[in-house]
Amino acid sequence: MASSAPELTARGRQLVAAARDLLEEGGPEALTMRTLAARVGIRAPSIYKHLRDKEELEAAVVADGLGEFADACEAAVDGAGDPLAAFGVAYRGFARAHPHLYRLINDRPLPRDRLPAGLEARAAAPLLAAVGGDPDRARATWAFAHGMVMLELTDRFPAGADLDAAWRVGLAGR
Amino acid sequence: MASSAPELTARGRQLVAAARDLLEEGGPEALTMRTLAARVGIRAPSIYKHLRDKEELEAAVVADGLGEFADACEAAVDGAGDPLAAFGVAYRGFARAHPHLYRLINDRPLPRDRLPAGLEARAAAPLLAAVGGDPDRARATWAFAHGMVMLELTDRFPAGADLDAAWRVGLAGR
DNA sequence: CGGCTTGGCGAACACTGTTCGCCGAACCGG
DNA sequence: CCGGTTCGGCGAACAGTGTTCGCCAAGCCG
Repeated sequence: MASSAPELTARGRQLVAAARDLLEEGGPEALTMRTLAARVGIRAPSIYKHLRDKEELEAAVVADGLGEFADACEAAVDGAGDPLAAFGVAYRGFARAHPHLYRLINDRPLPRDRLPAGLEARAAAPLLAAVGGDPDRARATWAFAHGMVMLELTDRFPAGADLDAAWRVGLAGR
Repeated sequence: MASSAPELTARGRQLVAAARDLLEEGGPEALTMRTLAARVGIRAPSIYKHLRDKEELEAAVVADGLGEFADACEAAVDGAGDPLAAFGVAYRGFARAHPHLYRLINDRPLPRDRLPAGLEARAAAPLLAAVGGDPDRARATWAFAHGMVMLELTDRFPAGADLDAAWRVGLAGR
């Protein structure tokens, strides 16, 4: 439960930033140790002087992304007339703006050992506040939002489906 | 939109069945062309005499799995006192019994071109019926169920979280 | 100045999906 | 019964993956 991110060299941070760019531009297949190395002007083996392995690289990207995600949710909920609706808009907006990053963060087990302490809780807080502090409601609402986003990103809804309506229905009275 | 599954040889069907076993036993990393071949007593290149490529193999597994999933949902909803609750139990039950299969089916774009015609609609029907025919309600409820299942499978809820309670809250009044 | 650390590098390894050419057996028409 | 075709195996090979190894040049520091 320690949760510690290893502090990185400047090159290390550069690699993490480039990895995120690669991921967002071309999806997970585009994030290759060789192409990442090329992006910063070195060769693949040199990456391992700065990061233990690809898992650690991805964990660093997750940590950055989750922090931004939490920021976006906090900003949306904060002082909003309808916090829950605002949360939904922010949640969906982040996922559509950063689909590959969203999946890296939310579609696999969290690398909790490699995340800054408290980050996960910070990311969960805005929704918990928006539903009035009830964990069951927060979980149900999170599941709905996550499900909507994942199904939209994987193109599972029919072509003309009115997803705004589904969001409205799903968030109604929560 | 044609949707046609290529009819397979006996060996082909054997390969698809073995692929499903491999997937369910060891997850996607375990489903390798070489290990699959070994499972049926041949070598990897021979697979390509029966299946075009790994994508087609996976599509065949998806088709089989989605059919079973649809069966399970139909059976649960059919004649149930509370169809929606029954749907939830069946949905979660299938996902927990076949986590890797569930993800192969529902956590990526459907290979619609390689699926039997009507299968996707058949899989969607039970939930649509359970919510009384409203597509928006059906989509919202599907998103909730999918989100709950994915977050549970990826271990995103806190250790002691009462997921039954979250399911109850999420399904209440839908 | 000498030695240690830092951060590059090429070569290599085990693994992945996939393609190629070969080849034996089975089948089937003349 | 013989000859040709098809079927379904096979080994070798290729490009790409993450990763490890040993080497080595530059910089820093006592």
